[in-house]
Amino acid sequence: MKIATYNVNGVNGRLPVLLRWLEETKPDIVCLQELKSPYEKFPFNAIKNAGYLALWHGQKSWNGVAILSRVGEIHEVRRALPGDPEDLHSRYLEAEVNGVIIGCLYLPNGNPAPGPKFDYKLKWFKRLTAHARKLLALEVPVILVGDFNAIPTEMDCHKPESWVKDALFFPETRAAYKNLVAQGWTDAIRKLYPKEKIFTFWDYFRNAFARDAGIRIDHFLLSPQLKKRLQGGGVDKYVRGWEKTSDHAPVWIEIKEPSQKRR
DNA sequence: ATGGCTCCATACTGGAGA
Repeated sequence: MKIATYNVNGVNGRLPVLLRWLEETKPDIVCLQELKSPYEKFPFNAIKNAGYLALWHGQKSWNGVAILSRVGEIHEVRRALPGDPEDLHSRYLEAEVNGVIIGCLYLPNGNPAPGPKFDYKLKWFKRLTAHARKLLALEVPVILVGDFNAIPTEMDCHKPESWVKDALFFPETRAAYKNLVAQGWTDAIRKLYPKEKIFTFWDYFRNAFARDAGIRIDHFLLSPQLKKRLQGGGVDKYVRGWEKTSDHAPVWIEIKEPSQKRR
């Protein structure tokens, strides 16, 4: 089963790119972030015609997350991260699909840092970490996936010194990510490529993609039940080179079907 | 150090992104 994540940076403005990528790569489950669309303007019909069921959590202008599936029903678990009823940003959507709990997330950017936006980011990270601990305690297959807006280590950016004043690379952000993973999650892409520079985002500015001046901020965290089922993964980097493309590229992993029980 | 680009809203400009 192929599971992908893609920060589309506007699901309607990106629709031709999204549909072409779905058609060419046929992922089984897709997590989308930054829909930038209210609930009623999500392009449900186009996605349905491409062969996918969809569950989405929209918001006018900003944020927004969705889960698509062509391998059966999407059973919604929750559409907000617990811990702050005042937080109305559409940044989290959790559902069970084909025996796996998928937590699709769009973690706050946090710039400029320090400041209130960075405080919000750290609070959100804390809430995610608390919820993640509860998910692990279920002892079932879980994936936390999406745009974490966190550069885990120096290996995950083209030029670390140009990110030191950025909320994505602040010591607190790196510590929060490390702390979350240390609960028992597996960073799937880093596990598959322990020593390579892998990027998932390239700035629209400064000719960043042509220079391969990227960062790795879109992640898959696997619960222990899925660690052994991880078979492969990668970044569909070429999509970042298409016309009218997102500043992120799609990222995907391949998960083996669970071993059959004998009777 | 700054700005560069692209999205959205309902605008002829500004906020946000990373």
